[in-house]
Amino acid sequence: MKNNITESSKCNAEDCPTVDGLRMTRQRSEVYSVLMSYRDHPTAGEVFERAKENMPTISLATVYNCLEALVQHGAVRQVNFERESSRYCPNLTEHGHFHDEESGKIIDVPLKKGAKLSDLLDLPEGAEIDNLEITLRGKISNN
Amino acid sequence: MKNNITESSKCNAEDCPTVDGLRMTRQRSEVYSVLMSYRDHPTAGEVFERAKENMPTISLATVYNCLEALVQHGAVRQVNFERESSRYCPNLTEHGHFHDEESGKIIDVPLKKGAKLSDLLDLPEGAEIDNLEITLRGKISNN
DNA sequence: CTAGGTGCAAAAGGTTTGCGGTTAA
DNA sequence: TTAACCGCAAACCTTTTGCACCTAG
Repeated sequence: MKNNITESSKCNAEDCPTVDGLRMTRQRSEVYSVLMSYRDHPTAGEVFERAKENMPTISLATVYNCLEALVQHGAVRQVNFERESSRYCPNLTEHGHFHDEESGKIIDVPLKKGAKLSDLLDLPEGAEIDNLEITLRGKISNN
Repeated sequence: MKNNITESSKCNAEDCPTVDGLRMTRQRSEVYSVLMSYRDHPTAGEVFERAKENMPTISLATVYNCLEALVQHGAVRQVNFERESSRYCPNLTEHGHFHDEESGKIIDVPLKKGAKLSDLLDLPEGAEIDNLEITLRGKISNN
């Protein structure tokens, strides 16, 4: 997965990046900007609510479409927790997610530098990994 | 997560285990038996289809309810792949899942003995993990 | 100019729920 | 005996789709 965002912005929306190969529209910029400014892990519905503040006419279907386009082009990530709604994450580095059962918060969990997945798992012979999702659920004991 | 299945069966269905604290019914036995005999990773709908062969009157809602009860009592696991339907897995050992994009098959990926999650991830301070889900998607290059 | 995106509303698909009748312990 | 479960159908919720209009490049 590669970050396709460049700074060669020609887009008229403020703070609007160009994503290679993705036609940028006002709605896509708004959705992307929502994700970048809050930097938590909102659901599509939450992105919709936030986007409406700046762009009252945007529709939920468009938010879904924009999110999908951004995910396909590697600008953001989609994160799935069990059966909950998908959440979207602007952190493009390799990481997992810890879901705190008490606060409900989702915390990015970085992969240790130099650590290899094959040290933890007995991967099948010849496996080529396109996508890795590590999700943890639990509590934080702050004693 | 602990395996609550005992062999002290009092249930009238053949090959019917007792799960501590879970009232065993014909439907729950059938659902459990479907999972144990195929040992792949069926969706609720697939479990329903298979269960109907032995028990034509069972309903899909009951299959969902039985699966939920079995999951809650630690008799089987629920596995979520991206936005697909949940799948159910009778393998109770700690493991991840590899989703082969070519065959569509789901392969259990054992955790290496002695390997620790904290060797791979920078876990948050004081994190107590109740649930870990590792899902991989990719291809198997058989050269 | 036009391929592709948008907004809307409706459909789809998986899962859950409410209710009257049934059953395991 | 009775709390809990079953079957059914309807509800629910997230996500996708079809279509007429619009817009970025």
